[in-house]
Amino acid sequence: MSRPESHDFGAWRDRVLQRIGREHQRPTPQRMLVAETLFHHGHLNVDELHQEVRRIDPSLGYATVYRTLKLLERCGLVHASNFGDGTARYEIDEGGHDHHDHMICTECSKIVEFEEPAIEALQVDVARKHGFALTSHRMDLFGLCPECQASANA
Amino acid sequence: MSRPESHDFGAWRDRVLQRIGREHQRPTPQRMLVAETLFHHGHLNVDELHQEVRRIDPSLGYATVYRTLKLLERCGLVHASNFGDGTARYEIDEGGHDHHDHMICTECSKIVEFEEPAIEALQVDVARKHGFALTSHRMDLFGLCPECQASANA
DNA sequence: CTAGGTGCAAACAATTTGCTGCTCA
DNA sequence: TGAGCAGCAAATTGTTTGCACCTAG
Repeated sequence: MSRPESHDFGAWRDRVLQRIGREHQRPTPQRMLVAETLFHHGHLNVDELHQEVRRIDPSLGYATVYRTLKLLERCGLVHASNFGDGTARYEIDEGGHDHHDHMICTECSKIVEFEEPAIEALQVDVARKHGFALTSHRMDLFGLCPECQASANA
Repeated sequence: MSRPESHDFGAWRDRVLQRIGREHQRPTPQRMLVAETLFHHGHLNVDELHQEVRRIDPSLGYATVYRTLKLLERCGLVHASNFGDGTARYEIDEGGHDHHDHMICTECSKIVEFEEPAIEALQVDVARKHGFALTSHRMDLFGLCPECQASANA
């Protein structure tokens, strides 16, 4: 369980059930398993998610993971990111404006989420300066995490 | 020619020749054509670059474009970016610290480059706050360019 | 000569899709 | 009973690589 306490599993489950129903689709055991597994382990790519899910349902296929993620994405329940390793990594969207950006350790691939309102404000300014109507953004910071800096100095 | 006057084609050519030589590789006509074409049209993906290059040398193969880009990348002459369309897009690295970020129109795919030192400074702050030693970053802003906003309102 | 290059086609890896049988409302 | 699903395998797409021939010091 790599997810902070602040996230509410029950609420997430309810949202998934509700949104999937709204699309006239069914919350099958496979789909719920994929959604719940992603809730508990953020930033997984399809392969990792598939492996994780198989620990509970070994017959669950690769295509089902892909199709479920696309469905969840359509429902606004998850979104994909790219951190430069050539695979799409998914994380859940909870209600409200929970946007955050990422800091990635180039050594151990650890991913830290953060928010910085001051930067967001400046982004809007820059966009306006160029006449753009901003709808979204992506910001990734790459560097060495504290642990990897320590072992680099050893 | 979609590149501002401030960029010096001759200097670029010289840098390419020099760096390729330094790697004990040869500045073949194909390689120079790829490099020069990329200079004149930034943000091309391999397919677009290949098509562009073929207008001058129709026999130039796909693999050569890929291999040349990898060579140029190794030489620090170009770098790849990903703007979410599933293909790698390349742009040239000129000397000095010419880092910039991108603003992408989600309607017409226009790409505008910009620099914002205030944001860069804040990024360093945020990183430090989390104990990260920052080495690089990527920031893309998505929205509607002025032209597409106008046609949306029409 | 011979190291390095080129183009083609085959190989790869991530992702998508066609199909056939299944299941639950 | 039939619309939506699952799993498998085949198909696509972006990218890389093996190979046979070629070319410039």
